[in-house]
Amino acid sequence: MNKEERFVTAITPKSEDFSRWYTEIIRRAELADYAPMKGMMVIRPYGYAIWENIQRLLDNRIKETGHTNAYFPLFIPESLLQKETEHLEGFSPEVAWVTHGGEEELEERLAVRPTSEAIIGNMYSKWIKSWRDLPVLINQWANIVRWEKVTRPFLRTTEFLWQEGHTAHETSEEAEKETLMILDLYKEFVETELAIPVISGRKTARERFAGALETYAIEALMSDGKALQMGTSHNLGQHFSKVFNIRFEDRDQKLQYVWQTSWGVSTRLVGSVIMSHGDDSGLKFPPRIAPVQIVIIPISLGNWKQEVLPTAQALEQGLKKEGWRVKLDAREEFSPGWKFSEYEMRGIPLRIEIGPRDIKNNQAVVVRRDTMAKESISLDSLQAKIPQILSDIQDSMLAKARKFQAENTSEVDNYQDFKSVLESKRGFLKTFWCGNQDCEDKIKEETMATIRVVPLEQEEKGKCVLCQADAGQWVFFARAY
RNA sequence: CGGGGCGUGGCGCAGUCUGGUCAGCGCACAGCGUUCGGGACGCUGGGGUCAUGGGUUCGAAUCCCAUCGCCCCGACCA
Repeated sequence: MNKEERFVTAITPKSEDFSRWYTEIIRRAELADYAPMKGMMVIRPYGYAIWENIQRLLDNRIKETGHTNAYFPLFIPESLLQKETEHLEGFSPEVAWVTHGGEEELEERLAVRPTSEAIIGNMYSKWIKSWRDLPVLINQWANIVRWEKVTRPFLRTTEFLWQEGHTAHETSEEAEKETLMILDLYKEFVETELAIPVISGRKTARERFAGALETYAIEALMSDGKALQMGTSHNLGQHFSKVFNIRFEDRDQKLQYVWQTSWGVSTRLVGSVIMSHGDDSGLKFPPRIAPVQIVIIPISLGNWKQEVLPTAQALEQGLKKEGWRVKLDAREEFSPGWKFSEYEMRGIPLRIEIGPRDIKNNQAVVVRRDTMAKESISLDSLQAKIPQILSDIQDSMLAKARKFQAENTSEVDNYQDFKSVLESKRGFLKTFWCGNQDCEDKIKEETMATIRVVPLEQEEKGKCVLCQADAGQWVFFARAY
């Protein structure tokens, strides 16, 4: 963006210092603020509104596919967590423990949930007795605590919000089908609502969820060329049902262990929206999740309170009636120019300016945040045109992000090219991998790149990018957050 | 947990090397007035025990020791 075009000067340009831009914009736009405890943040109203929109839109999808919401306890007794050793080992470095109730030391320590498989498994063993009880399809919206060493607002905080689905099924096939159905649901959700294209596939053994049979994930490319895991869906097999003794009598009157899945997305998604779409001027929200979709700014010139304001207010009411999230900013203490910059920084998709000149011409000036394009539209047809404009913004944001992903996905067939791409533009590296963890480990050690996913569609085989062994499968590597 | 950087009104910083009108600037905030089609301006005003705790000194934001916290880059993770 040219200097002349850049009206927002309150933040470090994204193109200059990505990390700094990210943390500055979060605070300037009042999405979140640092709490007085290490690694913890306060999600402020403007940031929480995005999470609420994500919740609402995803919750609808979760319910449409037959799931219901419930709520399980925040604390998990140590003995429960210990039942699945692989699971415990996966999480133990980051579990926060409650050791005292008031002044008294507890008989048994309580973990603040780092995830809820254990407590839910415990309950499912009580609830599930017969094949007629299955499937159990429960989701919960909850907070989670993981004592991470390095934190960043939204991307990795000590406490975060998420949804976690936990299902139990009669057969292995049914559990696998659920796992993949959710993976697709996540992909569709993120692309449709957040306008962020993702790649999806299976995780390798080293990246797998502790205690899972298979982990599937969706991954997106952020505009600094690093990958971000956006959501995971785990096929837990019978690991947890055997440990927590979740058995049912099947249709042939035999006792069987249930087949389980779990899956989740978190407030990290808010971070992904900031990073994927933002630019030097600040945030850029896709209309479908924007806390405010349209801001109306009356131009305070001359006798504007009589001549301009009533029209602006009527427009606000009309748009609200249509269900749009609209804000009219008629404050006198800020100039129109200040407001333009402010709402650009805050990422509001559409701005409508109305001044005396517009009233004279029976029009309004409409400015898109995504392209900054200005257009004068007749007041008579404005309201009717809004749905098309906003849907166009949503579409073109996704298209732009897709183009970026395509331009930053490199197909390589040898380790030299692999390394040189990582040194220059990063992004996704599509290549073949032999399936041997030694190769995966060595590549990570030398390049910091990990296998983000193994795509589910595998039409051809090729030589491993590192050891050149035959019959490798397609994988996507990237440096990740 | 390693390597680096930094803690001075709400935010961004200067001052620290060389101890002594250094408690200062910009933005933000409050009041009044003029402004307002791309972050307006003038005047007036409020706000900081210089991260914390020790020490050195006649005297410490400044020097020494310790502690805490934050940021960035790595190792680990949603």
